[in-house]
Amino acid sequence: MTQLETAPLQIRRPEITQPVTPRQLARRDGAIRAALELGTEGGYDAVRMRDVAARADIALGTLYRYFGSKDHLLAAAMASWTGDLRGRITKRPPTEASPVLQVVEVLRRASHSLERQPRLGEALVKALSSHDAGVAEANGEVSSHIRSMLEPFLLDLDADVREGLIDLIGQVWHSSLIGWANGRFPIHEVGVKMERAVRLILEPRYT
Amino acid sequence: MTQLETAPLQIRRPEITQPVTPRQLARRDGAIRAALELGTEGGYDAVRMRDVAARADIALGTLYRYFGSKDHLLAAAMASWTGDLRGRITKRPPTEASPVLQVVEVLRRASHSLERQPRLGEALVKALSSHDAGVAEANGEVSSHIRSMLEPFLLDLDADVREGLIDLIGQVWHSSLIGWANGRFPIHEVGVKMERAVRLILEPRYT
DNA sequence: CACCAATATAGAACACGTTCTAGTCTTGGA
DNA sequence: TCCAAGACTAGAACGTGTTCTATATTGGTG
Repeated sequence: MTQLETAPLQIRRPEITQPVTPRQLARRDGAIRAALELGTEGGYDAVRMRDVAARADIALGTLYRYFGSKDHLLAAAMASWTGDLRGRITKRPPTEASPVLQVVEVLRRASHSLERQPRLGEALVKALSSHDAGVAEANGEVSSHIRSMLEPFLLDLDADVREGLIDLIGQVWHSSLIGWANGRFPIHEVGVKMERAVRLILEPRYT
Repeated sequence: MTQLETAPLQIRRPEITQPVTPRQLARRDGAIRAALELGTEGGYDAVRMRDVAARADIALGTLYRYFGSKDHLLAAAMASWTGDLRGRITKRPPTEASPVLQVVEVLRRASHSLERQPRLGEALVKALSSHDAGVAEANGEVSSHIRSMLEPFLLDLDADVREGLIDLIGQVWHSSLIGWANGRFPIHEVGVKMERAVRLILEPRYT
């Protein structure tokens, strides 16, 4: 049995529509806003798709037209969150002296931000570890935000090494967040773990 | 409103029963075996609790008596898997010369093992990142297995540093597996990523 | 304007994890 | 040997993510 003649060569993504008109943008944004509100109030479980749709005043089907899954919706929210964070870091950069401490400060501020809205943080992080095309895309965005937050402080390292180290730090951060979101340890420990990890990773390079 | 007088001081875990009699052990093992079979065949989604119960010839309620959730069941299977792996590593230790390469070899063999049963690996890894008391317990087991696989090769490092480094490597491994399980990159890249990470982490300590 | 294709809506329907119910079977101790 | 406590069973029931259906609305094009 060979390929059907009519099968298109491109990957099928039949569903997700890209918002174009102002009303479409408003619908999409409304959905994200509703998800953020519900997540802030009650975490992952409280973000019920039916409720998101109701609060955003759109139909459930419409919600699924813009976001292929609940996790896609939350991941989109997460990407927007890291975008904001990056903006804040750029606008008011770390004040510490050494690269190691600057990186630590960035990560501390990130953790601190999550700490202020723990229910939301839990919801967003949970969504990030999910098998879903939309989530993968958002994950890429998040990685790129992390990269651009840390890169400026490690410019004196060889480019390849820097790339690898930042990747590494991103992975450790990801794993720590998952540990926290799944109740393995308190948010406070994320900061501690990250500082310890960054020191282990970076200090040998700066002696 | 204060604590109820009748509230016991201990944490309540009303459900999970510990298997004692041989028949109970057989039921529990049968459930794990069924989960492994279904997972091997069709991955996470194919492990349906109804099907596990049917294949293990127990009632759905009984399944839930031993495992609080689907993820708990799969995490228990994962712990047993890392236990086996540890046994194999102990029995036939790495042949490489330097600590760095020995650690890399251990991780390569782990990835390789997952690679031979990708559907199962996906199921197990997915379960590990789940918010569930039973899963947390299994996670601890997995961490301890990793620790005891790597520790012997890093004995000449300061104990605290060694502890931190192993923790770090475990986190990176976890994050890489999640990336793979969620389709972010192919299994082959897990090995590559881990080798790169281990070199970045350990080589500065061995120069 | 008139029309068509895409999009939106309300709501039913479905799948699967999880919980509940009512009755039966095991087990360990008096 | 018998009984009470608790484990087991079959199956119904429930909640929520996701999909489907039938109808209405929208927005660009002749």
